[in-house]
Amino acid sequence: MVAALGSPPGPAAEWRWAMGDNGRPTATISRVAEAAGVSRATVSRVMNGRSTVAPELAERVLAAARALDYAPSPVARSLALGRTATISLIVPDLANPTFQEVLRGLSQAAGEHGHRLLIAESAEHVEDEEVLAVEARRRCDGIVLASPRLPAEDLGRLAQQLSPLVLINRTLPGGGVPSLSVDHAAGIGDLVAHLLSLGHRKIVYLAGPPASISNQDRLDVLLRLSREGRAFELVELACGSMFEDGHAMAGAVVGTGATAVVAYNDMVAFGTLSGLHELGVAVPQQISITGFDDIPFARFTTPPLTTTAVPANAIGRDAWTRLWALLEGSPATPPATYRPRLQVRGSSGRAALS
Amino acid sequence: MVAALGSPPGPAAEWRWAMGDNGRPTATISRVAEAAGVSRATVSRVMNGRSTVAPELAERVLAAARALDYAPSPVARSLALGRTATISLIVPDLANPTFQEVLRGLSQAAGEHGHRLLIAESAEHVEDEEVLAVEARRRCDGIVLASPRLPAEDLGRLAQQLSPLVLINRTLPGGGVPSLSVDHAAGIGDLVAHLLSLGHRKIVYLAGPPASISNQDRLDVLLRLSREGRAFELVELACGSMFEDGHAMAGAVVGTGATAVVAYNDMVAFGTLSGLHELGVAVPQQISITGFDDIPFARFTTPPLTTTAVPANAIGRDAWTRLWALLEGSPATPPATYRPRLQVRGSSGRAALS
DNA sequence: TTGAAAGCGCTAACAT
DNA sequence: ATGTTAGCGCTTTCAA
Repeated sequence: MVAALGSPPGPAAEWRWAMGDNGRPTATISRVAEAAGVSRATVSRVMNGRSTVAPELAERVLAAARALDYAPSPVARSLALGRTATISLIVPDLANPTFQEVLRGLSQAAGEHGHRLLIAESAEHVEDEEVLAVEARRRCDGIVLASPRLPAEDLGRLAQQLSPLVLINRTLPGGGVPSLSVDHAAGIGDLVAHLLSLGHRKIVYLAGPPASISNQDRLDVLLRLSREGRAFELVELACGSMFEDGHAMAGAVVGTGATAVVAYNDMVAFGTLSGLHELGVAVPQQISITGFDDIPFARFTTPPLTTTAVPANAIGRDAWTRLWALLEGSPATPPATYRPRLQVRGSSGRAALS
Repeated sequence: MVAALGSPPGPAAEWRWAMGDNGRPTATISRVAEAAGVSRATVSRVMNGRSTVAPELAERVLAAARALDYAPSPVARSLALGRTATISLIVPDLANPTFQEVLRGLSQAAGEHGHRLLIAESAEHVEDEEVLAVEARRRCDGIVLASPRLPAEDLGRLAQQLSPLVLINRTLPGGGVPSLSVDHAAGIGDLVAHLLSLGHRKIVYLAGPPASISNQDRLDVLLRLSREGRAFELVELACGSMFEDGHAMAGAVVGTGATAVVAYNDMVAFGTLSGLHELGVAVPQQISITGFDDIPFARFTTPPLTTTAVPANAIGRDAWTRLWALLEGSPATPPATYRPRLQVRGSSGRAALS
């Protein structure tokens, strides 16, 4: 074989996207109509189970469709119908276990109702986030958005372009946009009550990112509780949201002389746990530790982590439910709040005599 | 205001999907053309930077587009062009940390090239998996498929309908389909070599799901190594792939008198670690443990887990690269194999005198 | 360089 | 009950 004798560039490339199983162009509604000797409208009706087509005709259409291996084009339907049977999830960080779980819940729920899920990670580009979201919106019927950092005013403006929209961990004044939030205050309250019941009177709070709203929420409650109840002394330590942050603070925690620590989240708690272990400090005998979120691994540390469970999967499913309602034309549901559930495990115990 | 005086049901509902920011119908190419006093073709050219439109005209078009807040409809473009700028990822289980990482890598890489990602979890429905995949394929330009359980023959048939297609952890004879696999054998080999160098001579293998190909791979190497080298005694224990499975086997592991365990994956290793801890068996002083995958948490256990790292993120990115090549009309790349990288951490140490 | 017109594949009035 | 027709919004020959 000489190179020059190779098959010349034919029209094959033109058909690339339109090829079916056997190398034939994929069947269209017109071919089926032709094969069945009916109009395209009738084929459409049959394929959608619309109105009552004469049984005999319907059978003929179905037979033709089967023979041609026909299936309606979702893209063409989307254009004609003005809807795509697709929704988008936009999250800042796919590495976050909580968002992963929201994703799963949303994906499953949407899938059960025949809807596909488009996903976008807005990563660290707060700047591009709006563009990303608007772009995503045009390819689908609605959006579920988790955008912890977008300023409230920008969010308000965005909301209209993105509608139908469901917000996660954000609310918008006016109540026009359904939103699903976690009651951080209640979660922290439960954690503190638990620690107090164990006799702890000096508690360290390992703070998350200062800019984070949820960190603010947590800190506010802690301050209020320590002041109002006068039941314990609060020590705030700037920390972060990652394992390494918590790990690095272990020494400082010990230095405070506190008997318990409330970590910003589970990851930080894990880090602290690990750091204390390396320092030879026994948990919970010498110091108790609590986290927040109850990510899957919280049950698997040694000792298992006392934390408060954010029902991320349920939030994902609920986001679908509300978005779906919007798609169906129902009025926006009022903002909902999820109360975390306290999970008492091995990392918390009676306060040591300090 | 009396209810009866409320605004009557108007055509508003009809416009739901076509509403823009201000409640006006979203701009179309026709409106822009009209506003700019040109044809739709010209608007199209300008929007796509096609051929050379007279600068003055182009400016007029752009101005009109801006004024009307116009952006081309992705759906309409998809229909006209026969491509969607979207790809799909199909995975059996979104809860699996490795797939989550593949997802991230793929999402990022595709995003950098202006493509969106549709995601589908085939969950436990091996049955529906084919339908799901074919359905997904019609909404996008190509597929990345991880389908550990689908029988080879079914996969072969599916491959043509799904093309362009990139396979993860599966290969197809004939080389027509790019595939990305993990070299389980090499990974296990490294782990065993490491354990042997530490003096271990009796090793337990905590087996994964019997049906899993990757479990077979691992077992095969272990058997071969123990026979050929005669360097160690192998004990196979049926286990599973989850934390709980490993946890339940801790006692049995101790019962074998082995000094080291090679777990099917990191999760099983975590479970075993936890179980041994509860039994008061010191790791690695009394027993060494190794995992497989190096999921993010492997670094965070106590002791940190010795394991072998599967570059899931890189695999995700590479899947994009190969799928993209296919979309561009390049020939299929040959199957690639990723060699895991050994990560020696605290869970493995010198063999105890047994 | 620009415009007219014919699709892309499907749906939904409107007739019959 | 079925067919005809006119879009959905955009791209792309083909002429001019």
